[in-house]
Amino acid sequence: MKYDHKIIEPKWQKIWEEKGVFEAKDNSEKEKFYALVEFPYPSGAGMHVGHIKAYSGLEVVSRKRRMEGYNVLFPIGFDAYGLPTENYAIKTRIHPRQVTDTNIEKFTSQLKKVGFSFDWNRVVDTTEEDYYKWTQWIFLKMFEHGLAFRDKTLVNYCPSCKVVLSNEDSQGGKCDICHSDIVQKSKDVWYLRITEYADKLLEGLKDVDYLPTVKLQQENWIGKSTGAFVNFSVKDTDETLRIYTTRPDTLFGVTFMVMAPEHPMLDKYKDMIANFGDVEAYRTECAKKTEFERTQLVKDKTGVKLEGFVGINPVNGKEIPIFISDYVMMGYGTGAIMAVPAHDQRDYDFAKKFGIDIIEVIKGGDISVEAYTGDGEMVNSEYLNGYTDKKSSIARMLEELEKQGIGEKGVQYKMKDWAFNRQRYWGEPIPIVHCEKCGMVAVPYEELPLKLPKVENFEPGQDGESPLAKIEDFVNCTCPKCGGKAKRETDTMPQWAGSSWYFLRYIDPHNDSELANMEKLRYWMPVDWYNGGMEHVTRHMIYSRFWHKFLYDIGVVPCEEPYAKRTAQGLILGPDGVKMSKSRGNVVDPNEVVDQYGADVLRTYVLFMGDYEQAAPWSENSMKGCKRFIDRIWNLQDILVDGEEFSDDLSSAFHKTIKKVSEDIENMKFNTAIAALMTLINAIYAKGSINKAELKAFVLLANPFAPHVTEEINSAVFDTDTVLAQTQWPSFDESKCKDETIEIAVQVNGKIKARLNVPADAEQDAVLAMCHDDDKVKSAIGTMNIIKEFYVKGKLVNIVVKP
RNA sequence: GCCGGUAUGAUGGAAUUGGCAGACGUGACGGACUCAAAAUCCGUUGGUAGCGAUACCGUGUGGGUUCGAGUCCCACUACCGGCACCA
Repeated sequence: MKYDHKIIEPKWQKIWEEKGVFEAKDNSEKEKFYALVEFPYPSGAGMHVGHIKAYSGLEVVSRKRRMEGYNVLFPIGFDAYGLPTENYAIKTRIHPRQVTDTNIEKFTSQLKKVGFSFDWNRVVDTTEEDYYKWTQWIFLKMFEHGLAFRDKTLVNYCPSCKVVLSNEDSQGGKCDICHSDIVQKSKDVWYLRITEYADKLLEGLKDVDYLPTVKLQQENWIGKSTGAFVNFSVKDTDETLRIYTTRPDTLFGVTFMVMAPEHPMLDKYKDMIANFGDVEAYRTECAKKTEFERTQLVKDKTGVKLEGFVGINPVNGKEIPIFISDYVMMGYGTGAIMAVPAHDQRDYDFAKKFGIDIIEVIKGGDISVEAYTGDGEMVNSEYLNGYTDKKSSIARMLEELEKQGIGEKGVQYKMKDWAFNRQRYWGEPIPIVHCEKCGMVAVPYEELPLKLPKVENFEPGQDGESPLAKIEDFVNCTCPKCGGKAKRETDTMPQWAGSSWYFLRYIDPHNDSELANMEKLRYWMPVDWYNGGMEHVTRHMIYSRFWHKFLYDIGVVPCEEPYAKRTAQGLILGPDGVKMSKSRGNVVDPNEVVDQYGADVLRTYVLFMGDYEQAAPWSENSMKGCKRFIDRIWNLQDILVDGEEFSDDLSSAFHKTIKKVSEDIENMKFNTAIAALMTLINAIYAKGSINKAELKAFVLLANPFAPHVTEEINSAVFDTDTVLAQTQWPSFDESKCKDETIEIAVQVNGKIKARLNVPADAEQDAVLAMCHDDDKVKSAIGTMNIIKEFYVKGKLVNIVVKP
């Protein structure tokens, strides 16, 4: 009988659902295992084979864990707020709520067709009122603790989307969504003070099991640097101009200083600055430059020298000219720097252009050509002269700075506060009221959720105002504090908000009195294994770690770090070897694959196509190999014989395969696990028969990869009501994995001359004796003298000879 | 520019971490079954030379360490990803 996936796959999906096989139990004596995959954004295009690969990894692990006796939580949900849905709504006039519901329905049916073992009772949708109620609740807690604040600053503004974007969403000066050029605009925006958690976020990385590259990317993103703050005085004032530097050892080489054009001190002393008109002209020029232009002009330094505003080097009392230039930014350090052209290339370029002195304080380079940033002997530096390494001269200088009270050790982070608002409709309303008398007032907790009002027109206002600003019923309200007239905040939260805590809601998805019950959190948290894409390793992961650490600090969650382990899958490329995209037309639809080949084939193929963590191109031909594999599993029934134990000639192969598959799944080496199953099935067909004990072991091993076909064989052959998913994972006996005799290679001077069968535990002398007896080895050695002999047990012999 | 990653047959990829390179899959070639095709099954398949046993070459390039290197070290090249005037 031929295997018909169209009948058998839906049949088992239904049985699993009816039996509740994959439901996680909250009150269980069993050990828990929480496997988390990044929940999808339900786009109109439907799912992508990339989603299937992303979920299949932990799907296999979860199925194995259940068979190993764990209480497994493997949930799924939808990160449904966001621009694509909103833009689609604007275009089609269909309400985003309806668009979202339709898309979620589509995704759900697709996921179910693949037979994923998600717990469907715990689905969360970030756009549902009883979910975003708690997103707003967390925001208010942050507001209460001073971590959510408003500030007027230059923002990245996309004139096309009419939205303010975070730095993260506007990299390279391009809008993340529509890829048009970003301009700088002054605006009142919401921030979350993530910088206050910078050190905790960095420290926390020490205790978690993340892929090394994931840790590294997060470290780079946080960007901690250590150095010193130094106070330069300004001539003829009581003012100190504070700078940050990582190279306090070069203080004697300072020949000028640079302030960011927006530095507030400039306005304070505008009467002192003789050429303030030039300053203002330069500022205007800078504001016009987009970030893209700035990065293009890295080498071409511009600036204005301040006339009458002069610094004094605190270590030697020298007068130092001060410039403004846009290569110094207000957002990092103090917005002002000391410039040491001899030992910093940017300062060097600037000094060359403006004809400023260059004083060498570290020997070793040629400062007539370029800045020298390496180590060397200190010169022209008074008490530092003669020091030869950076570390000790920095230590010596810090000591001096602190003694004289002119500076101190300091730490800086590249990470900036998180711009936390969008002028868009389809997002969580920010639950704040602006009162003329009381200022910003939090919406009382009992009024949450602050519901997103129904509107007809989702388009943002012309000057980047939220569409909510046009709804008078929503905007006009009374102040919760004084009862007077007030206006609601009309911006909404960015898409990152909902995904920053969703893993907590899965634990207690229907709780309406708290975001999740503490007892349940204690049992389930932390997430044991989180898998997702490399693209979410910095933004999403850092944001959610930040929220979680905050929730820990206010006593809402029981552990400091949300994710104990993090891995990442590689992309599936199109058949042409390029990233799949709608515009290239190389997207593969999982539905079509399931219809034509079946879910088991799709699941097996996405894991077999290559190293799970590496990108690999889609190949329909290669998938045929997996189709054959599934059919060969089905056809094992045709060669079934009786037998309650592994037969002698397959026993070691079975034990070895159980070991290999068990270990490979843990290491995400799914491709070699499947290859081992293929090798085993080839051996079975070569033998011509399989007994019942062997078949049972085989279907169990293959079940996490190909659950439908294996369940069907199990119920047909063993006539049982127990589904494989509730059966014990097979175990292996280490001693039975070994063969009695093994073939070893015999090399002479590193070249293979013969192969010998020797007992697995043979000692060196016995093996060497066999080698010397072998005709091929003898003739290879000939009359030459044996210098040395190596024996690697179970592997090879190498005989080194010389004429 | 800085920080990561990757490079292996026609092809996707294996290789117990220094020990038989090319597992497993695809494709190709040959064969069986078939009136025929598809499907299925069996065999061959890194290159060059040779009827052959065999010999030589072979893991991006060039050096090195070692009895032995895809794996370690040094210097490059190409592609992919992240960050980018971060003081």
